[in-house]
Amino acid sequence: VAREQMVADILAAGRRHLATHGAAALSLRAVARDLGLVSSAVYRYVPSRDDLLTRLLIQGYDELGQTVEDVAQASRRRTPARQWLALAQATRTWALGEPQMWALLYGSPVPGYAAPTDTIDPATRLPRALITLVIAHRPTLDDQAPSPKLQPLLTPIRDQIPPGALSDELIMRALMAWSQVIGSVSFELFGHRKGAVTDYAQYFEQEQLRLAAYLGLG
Amino acid sequence: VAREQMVADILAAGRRHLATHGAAALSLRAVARDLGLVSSAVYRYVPSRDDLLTRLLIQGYDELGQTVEDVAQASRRRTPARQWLALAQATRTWALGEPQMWALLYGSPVPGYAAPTDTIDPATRLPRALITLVIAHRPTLDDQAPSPKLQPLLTPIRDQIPPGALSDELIMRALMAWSQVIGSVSFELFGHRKGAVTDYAQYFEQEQLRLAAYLGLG
DNA sequence: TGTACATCAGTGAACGCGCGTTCACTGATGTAC
DNA sequence: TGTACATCAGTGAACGCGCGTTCACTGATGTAC
Repeated sequence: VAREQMVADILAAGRRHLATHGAAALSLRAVARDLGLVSSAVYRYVPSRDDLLTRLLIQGYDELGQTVEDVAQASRRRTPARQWLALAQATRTWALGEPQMWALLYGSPVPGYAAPTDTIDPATRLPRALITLVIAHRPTLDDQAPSPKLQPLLTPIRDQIPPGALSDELIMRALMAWSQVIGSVSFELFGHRKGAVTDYAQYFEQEQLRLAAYLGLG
Repeated sequence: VAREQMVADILAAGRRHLATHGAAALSLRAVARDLGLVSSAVYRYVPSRDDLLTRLLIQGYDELGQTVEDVAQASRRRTPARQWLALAQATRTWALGEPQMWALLYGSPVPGYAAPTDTIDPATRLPRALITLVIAHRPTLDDQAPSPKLQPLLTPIRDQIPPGALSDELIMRALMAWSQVIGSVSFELFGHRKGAVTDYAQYFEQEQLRLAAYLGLG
């Protein structure tokens, strides 16, 4: 109905505002202004500013997740290393296109806002896609001495993948790779790679190829 | 003189406010209130809010840099891998003690604020300490085919270290390790490691030991 | 088909709060003769 | 030693702006008989 359209319009306006002015500047009043409404009218459709933020957060995680899943599907005939690179590059490209949304998802927490549990599920789509790729190729590492310290450490994540699908060493490396992808994109986006390399995209490619090798996706 | 003491007090109050309420909530009025001053009085000592932010930013980078440099000095008799671990852990520990400052340094940029060039120099102390460690041990990697793509890519950073001190492959890996350290700390601090591992400190240790090995500091 | 009523989108004013920055000023301190 | 003056820390009011949220309301639309 028209009601749903209106909610969608509010989300879109919020999204626009987020993209141009950042999460901290996202306000219900601004959204209302964008839509030509009086500020109180928005409360017919959205219970609070925090709720709007949550919806946008979920939207962001879902979009990024969907993007990466699509790329995983599209690149499935390539070599494992190229597949990894494709996923990583899809992440980076999405982030460059939506820097403020990226900052909302992976940057500093918004002060006074705690993300509710509804956001957890969409947030797992990206790491799930990454680990699925690793599982699909079941790389065999020269696991010299499997560190006994890993065993208890990785219990939570091990419970989320098929039993025996990956060695502890590989799970560990996959976790490292996951946070490396996110960390590297943030590092570039937040301006910390300035003056270090000549070409961000090429650096990222080199980095991710090495990461793929480290994961045994050679 | 008393003037300098006052400036120091203002910085300290700003620091306190940053630590408890975050960078976005840092305001000159709040600082003035903390010091029992009227808001306009602060302008005797600090030209603007952005200037205060810049000073805090520099203070943060310097503190973190100093901490890591001190640890580098103190751990210089250990094995290379243990030295790396010490630096990484010092970074993480500092971040856990100053989460809001960390967020200011390495999280999302503050909206409407662009860090001036004065912050660049203090910001390089941490990466400088890391790369100094790598140089000190001049690891030899089994550099199979030195990628010709790296050569032009790494020019800016290569110009900042002694000529010939490190192979391109090692410079590349050092860059990766640098952003991995920052990224991993942020990842944990911003809540993305929830539900993945049982013990953050142990995970970090395992991760950094692998990173040291990857740098040939094994 | 026509009337009575309920629903509900949107209004406008208000509450109480925050911010950065400017400006004319008071009044104490310290310096120069 | 005592007076005249300059310096400058701190005041208080103001400008103009933003925000989230509540509440009594208008008025159009749609439904039920």
